[in-house]
Amino acid sequence: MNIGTAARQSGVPAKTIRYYESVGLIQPAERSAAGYRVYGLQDVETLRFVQRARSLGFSVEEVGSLLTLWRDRARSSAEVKAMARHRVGDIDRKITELTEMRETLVHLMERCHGDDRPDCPILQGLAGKNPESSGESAPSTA
Amino acid sequence: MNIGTAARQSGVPAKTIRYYESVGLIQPAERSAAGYRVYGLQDVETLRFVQRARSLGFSVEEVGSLLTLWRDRARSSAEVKAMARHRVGDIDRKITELTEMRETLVHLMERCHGDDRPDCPILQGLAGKNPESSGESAPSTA
DNA sequence: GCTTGATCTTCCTGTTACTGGAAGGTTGAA
DNA sequence: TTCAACCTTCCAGTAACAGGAAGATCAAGC
Repeated sequence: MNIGTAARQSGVPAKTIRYYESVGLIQPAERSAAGYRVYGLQDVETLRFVQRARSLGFSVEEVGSLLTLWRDRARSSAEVKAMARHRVGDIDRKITELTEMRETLVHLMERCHGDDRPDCPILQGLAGKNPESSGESAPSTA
Repeated sequence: MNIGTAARQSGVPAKTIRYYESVGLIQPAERSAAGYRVYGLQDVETLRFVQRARSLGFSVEEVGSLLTLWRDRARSSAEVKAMARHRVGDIDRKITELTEMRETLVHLMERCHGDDRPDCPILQGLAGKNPESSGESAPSTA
């Protein structure tokens, strides 16, 4: 099958497939007489694997390692589990960070009446002032 | 003060300050006779504002809007609140996505004994197989 | 007056993981 | 034959900087 079909069947855009090939994540595809890339069912499976791993947030480089492990019938599952654990750690850190951002924003928003009055505790908060105090002392426009 | 001092006082790296200037987020700084950028306390305040807004996940472009609103003494707080609300929506979507990733990974990890046996439900899951079934059917190394 | 080290300047490249588009060849069907 | 729908390569752009090279400047010490 051609790249378009492989793309549809794997869920990975053709452009992305070429990109993955160019950076060495997947093996270069066979070529037809006219130079078209030709894919088999096996390749589609690999692309799906890549797609799922990427959707779980593994970097392209990590997916490369996972692919190697996948193809290595003698590997230990410990390595894979360690990578997954690492990934979960990353995710947890990101969630924590986002949750903190969210809380700060919500806290500022609660104090902002959000009408056409110019007084705005959100901007005051960003300016580093205590939002309870008066005046936002914006810098001169210069 | 020079850029290094402004960087220390605002928490924004000198390199980043120059970058912000180059993309028009902040006004070009005054220059000394020798061509050095010169900053005042006001500039440091602005940089701190930018820094806080960035740390809450606002894009550089959004920070530009916030700066404009900050300097506009006649603006309505509704606009600012709308931006904050938008930001919270983004954050919520990201947290949801990350939480789903996390759950999938943890689910796969629970089934993986993580020792030196090659059997690995995580890889099976990425391959799209039901991890309960046997065999991971990795593609041929070709 | 000279050297030295810290700072500053601009400019260019690299990062991550693609996406869009241009220019041109191939294929299959009406 | 002709046309659309493919495919090819190559180049540029995205976000938000970070690293580093080459060279000017500044302040201090001798």
